[in-house]
Amino acid sequence: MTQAARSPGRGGPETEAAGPDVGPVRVRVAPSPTGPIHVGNMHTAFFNWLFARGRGGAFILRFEDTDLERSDPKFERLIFEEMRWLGLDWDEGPDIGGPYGPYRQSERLPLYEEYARRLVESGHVYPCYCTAEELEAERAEAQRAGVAYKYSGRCRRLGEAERERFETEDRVPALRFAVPGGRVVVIDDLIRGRIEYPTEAISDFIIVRPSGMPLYNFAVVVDDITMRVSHVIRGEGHIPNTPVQCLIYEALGERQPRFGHVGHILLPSREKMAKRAGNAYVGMYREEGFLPEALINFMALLGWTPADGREFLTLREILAEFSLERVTKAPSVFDPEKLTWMNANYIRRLDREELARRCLPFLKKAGLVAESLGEDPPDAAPDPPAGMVRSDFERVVWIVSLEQERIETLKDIVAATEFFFRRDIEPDEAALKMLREAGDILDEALQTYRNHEDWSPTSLEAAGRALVERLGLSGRKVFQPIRAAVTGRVASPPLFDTMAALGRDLCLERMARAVAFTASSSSSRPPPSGADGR
RNA sequence: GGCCCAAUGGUCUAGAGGCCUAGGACGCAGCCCUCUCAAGGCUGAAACACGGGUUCGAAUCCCGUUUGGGCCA
Repeated sequence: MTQAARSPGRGGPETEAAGPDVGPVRVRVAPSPTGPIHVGNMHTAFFNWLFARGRGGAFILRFEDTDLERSDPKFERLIFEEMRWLGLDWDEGPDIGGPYGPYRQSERLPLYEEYARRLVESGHVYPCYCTAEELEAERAEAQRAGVAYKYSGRCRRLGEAERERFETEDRVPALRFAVPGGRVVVIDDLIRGRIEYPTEAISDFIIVRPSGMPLYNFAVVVDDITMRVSHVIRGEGHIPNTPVQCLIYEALGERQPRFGHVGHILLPSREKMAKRAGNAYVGMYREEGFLPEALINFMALLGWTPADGREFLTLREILAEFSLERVTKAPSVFDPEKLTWMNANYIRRLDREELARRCLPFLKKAGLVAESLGEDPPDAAPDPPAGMVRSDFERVVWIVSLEQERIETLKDIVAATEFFFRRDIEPDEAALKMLREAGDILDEALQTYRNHEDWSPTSLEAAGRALVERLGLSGRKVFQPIRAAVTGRVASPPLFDTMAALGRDLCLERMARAVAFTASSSSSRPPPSGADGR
């Protein structure tokens, strides 16, 4: 319980009294299941999770699904999936329930009614019969006068007679909160320190629509009260909502949680990560072959750094060192390039079998290996897809490990290793050019390896070096054409490792084809052009 | 338009008055290594938004401006 030992009151010696009597730590995250979850929302979910787990508190997942049009159970499932993928678990939620459920706003309507009634009874709220047109007129008036719009408060001063008249006219009122004048609402933000809002600047706001639908600021407060939320950690976009919410807590006579506002995560374009904006969906990164541990590590570093400045941290380490005190206030731009770099690092740290296991789904999806590979008898070599070479798990491990330091995402493995799996390859432009210019060398190489039996990398290299010696050429001059013949490209893992993994048959077959190709194309060889002379 | 939040290289950041001729990382450029591509190593370009204060001393504190962003309308 050393909590709040260090007050964030950067503005001055604000005694903020003993401050927080907020009970056991309970935090929540409340996404709307109206679309796939993006990195920005996941980031605040993550910080909440860290805060809860670091203090032995509870982490609650709740859905704000009052937008019936756009909410969809399939997005709920997606949110569960995405969070689990990253290793974030929750103690209470729509799927597992909990003592303060239900955990969907759409199922909590009676609660909002109850709390609204309390507010009506205590006189903190009044019925407002103004029509949209009337309000619009007020607004236009304010516009004309060049002053900030604030509700006139007309219905606040309604006499009994007038009220009755509206009722008999069948006007259905909204519920409006009577904001007290002449006060200053003080927020002692865990991250930003003291923030003040004079109530003069706050218009009487609606808490329940004529339709009976509670408005956001009211519903969250009711949810947070009834779920015993102790700390509200959310994006800075909610700062202006906070004073309004504070007034509701006050009116209800309920204890307020402590607030902490984290800076936004911005897209590289510096825009806010709005729903369905940009391409920063968590699911997208999963599909593109990013490792959850890399994404988590990267997200942790947006707006936070450990005291020692380390960049690579496991979830456990982040958890051990996380504190809101080290969270930055400024918004931060999500840089996919740095994420990619970090991902590549994590890939390199994987042991080769684990790497293979993680690559398998991508290889299967690309049709390079059998769907059943690695399952049932894990050492089986099932029939390969059409046009592919037979592989067992061991071979995949071997191949994948050759590309380990050359790929940045798991998905990259497909393009990187294709030539190992396909029976026939089509050399790319650069390889073709290489082949055309090295007919003689290829012929020599084919002779050499045709008589070679030991297909181990060292033995292959010995033979290759001997060939270089004999031809009196540089290694590069000899090895590049062989590479082009055998892989169909001019860049690959070390040649002899590649040849070994490919196997004798494939190598000889491809070299022979290359020799045939150079023989046939030597006559129709295009003149060396300056354009591609690079 | 009103209110609010923020401000260190292109990006993530360290920095809580002297340790700063501002440190690290991504990205970028060059060099080394090398059969190619990577990885790795080394080197380099690149920042305290501006103006006023406070102080013996300010990236650090205060005020204003500017610029981003948010909420409301």
